[in-house]
Amino acid sequence: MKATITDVAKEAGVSMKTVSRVLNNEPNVAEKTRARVKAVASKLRYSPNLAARGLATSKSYLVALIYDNPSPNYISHIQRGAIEACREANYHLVVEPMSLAGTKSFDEKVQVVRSVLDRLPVDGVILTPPLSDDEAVLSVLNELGIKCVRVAPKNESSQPFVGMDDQTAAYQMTQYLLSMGHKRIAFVRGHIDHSGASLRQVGFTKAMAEAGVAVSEDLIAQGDFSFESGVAVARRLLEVSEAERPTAIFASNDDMAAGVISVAGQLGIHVPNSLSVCGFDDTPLASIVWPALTTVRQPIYKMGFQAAKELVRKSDDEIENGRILDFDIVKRDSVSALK
Amino acid sequence: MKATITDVAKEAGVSMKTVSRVLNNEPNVAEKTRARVKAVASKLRYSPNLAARGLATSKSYLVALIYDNPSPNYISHIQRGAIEACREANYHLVVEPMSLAGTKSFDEKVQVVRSVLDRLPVDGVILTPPLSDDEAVLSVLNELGIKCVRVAPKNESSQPFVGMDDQTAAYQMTQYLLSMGHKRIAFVRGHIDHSGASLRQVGFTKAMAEAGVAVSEDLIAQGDFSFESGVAVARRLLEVSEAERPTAIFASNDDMAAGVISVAGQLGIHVPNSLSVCGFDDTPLASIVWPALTTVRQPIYKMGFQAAKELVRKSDDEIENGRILDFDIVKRDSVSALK
DNA sequence: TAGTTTATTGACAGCGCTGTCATAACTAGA
DNA sequence: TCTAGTTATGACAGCGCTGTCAATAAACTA
Repeated sequence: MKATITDVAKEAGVSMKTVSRVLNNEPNVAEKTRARVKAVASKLRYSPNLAARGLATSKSYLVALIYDNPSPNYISHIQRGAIEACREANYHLVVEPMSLAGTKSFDEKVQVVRSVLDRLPVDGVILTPPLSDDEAVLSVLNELGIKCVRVAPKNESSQPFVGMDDQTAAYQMTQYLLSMGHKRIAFVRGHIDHSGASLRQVGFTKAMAEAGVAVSEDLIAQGDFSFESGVAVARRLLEVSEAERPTAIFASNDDMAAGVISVAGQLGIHVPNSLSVCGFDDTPLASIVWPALTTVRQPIYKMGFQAAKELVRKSDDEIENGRILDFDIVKRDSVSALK
Repeated sequence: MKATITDVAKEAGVSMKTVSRVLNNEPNVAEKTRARVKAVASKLRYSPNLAARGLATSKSYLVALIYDNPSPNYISHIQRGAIEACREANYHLVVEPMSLAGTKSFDEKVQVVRSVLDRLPVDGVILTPPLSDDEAVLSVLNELGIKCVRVAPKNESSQPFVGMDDQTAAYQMTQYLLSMGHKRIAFVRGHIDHSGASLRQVGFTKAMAEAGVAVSEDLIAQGDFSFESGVAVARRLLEVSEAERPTAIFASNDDMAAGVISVAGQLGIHVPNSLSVCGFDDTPLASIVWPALTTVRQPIYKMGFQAAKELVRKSDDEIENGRILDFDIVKRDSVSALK
């Protein structure tokens, strides 16, 4: 039915090995032969059998994306990026979420990773936060000798990763807020476990300090990245006299920012006229809320792409240990100059 | 390094074949032997090499999820469901989005499917809408002899599928609206290509007809499932005198419903006091907008699960050609009784 | 008890490919 | 022209597993 390498070899009048060489772009094949083999291969619509090749080379041409991240949007972008990179190298992506049914405990995570990787001999693994910093998982991977690239890890040492500069992004966003005349700026922290969450605060604090603006303790609020936590925090922040109220709120992700906007609406506080709000991530939500959210666009797709690219690279040269990608400050309608 | 079947065989004092039999739950192995082999296997942490097994059986233990659907939320649920089913059968899921870079033309789709499947001998394919109804893709799959289950197709004939009863869901939702005293109910249609979009309208129309409530032409609006189209449609529907205005709007998905709510807010029309709104899908958005959206919860996860289950099933018995899963009417805050 | 049937096991080939190494065909230098 | 040095090609084994089929052991018959 499907053409094998033998068919191609016969048809082209060469040995299987020569066909193999051509297919894998190996050197030491006469140009003439190479051309002929290629022609025959495409004529026969030949494509190699991955299983056979895998068995022979003990590679699988598979990359796994292992995640434990509840945000479909995030994962979906990482995924698309990773797949794009895989395709370029004729690899494929298999996805392996953990915690299909509720949060896995420490051991269960390791368990799942083990059982997946025991069975499926992938050539590389992409880890998204918060798994990127999971020492247990990392060490299993290491033990199994599987290459791994981490996405946006907190800890940037010791293993290849791709990420963005959360600190600088928050720094720049804060500067922007300051440039619009805001001084009473509240900051909503994200979930402590999440990579970047604290870096964002560092960036915020740094910009404020450099501008010589004191940050009062009660303008720093703790959220957990959920919409609900944004709502809760906003209640506390906004249900005070107008004089005490912040003129701007920098939420460290879009969901919380949306929560803030929602509360402002309910309290009759006009955004952006009486309150500027900005978020972080540029999720689809950011353009759907009203007013549209000023936020930081993370290079999520690109992170996925680079992570996979790193894994499917043939040569082992130019191993980059870490790669920081660019972000964008997306200015929309939720921030205005202080009057 | 990694244990092979030979290691297990030696250690257990049996032949490779017997080990193989045990591992695959084949009959005709003495219970004693079976137990011993199992013990040894787990002691050695043995797990079969998929490539080798695949080569021998010409199966890949891989299922592909091919999609062309822009909604991360939808895909992510399908995906999780599918993976869950795959795991139970020791299969894995590879994801293959089309149109990585913009919309693919007719031929390009076929092209991508071909090139992916030529290379990767998956055992089955899951197609999500709108691919579920793509005749070209379907016929390629057929030609390649690859099993395929379609998710929520428009055309329920001729191929296995999983789906839900969009018509009845819309019917019930409309009945609910009617039961709350609404009569001037507007309906916002979805994108014509989408499966279910027209069925939802049929359900709506049927319920209205049965209740003996006339549906005026200008209360049927055409959207395309996007938030923006919801906004546009809502403008037209709501910027009229209060007497003409609908008292309820049934948008055929949540994004459009959110658009409607957003416009209502801007026009100072209180939801749900002056206007009831309901959606369809129960996306995360539905619980984030204010007021939270009354909507239909699609069994997306389950559809993914069933689709994959169908594909990884061992026995070829009980082939179900189609499977309709249950939905839920989720009553939240955006609908209230007409005063 | 011998003769059958049936349950249990193993030997061996081969899935489609690539790595190794030997061979053949060149090329260039003396 | 001949030899050494390259380059191009092929023979063959084997990756780890399962299918086939033959061999053996066990469990029945009569």
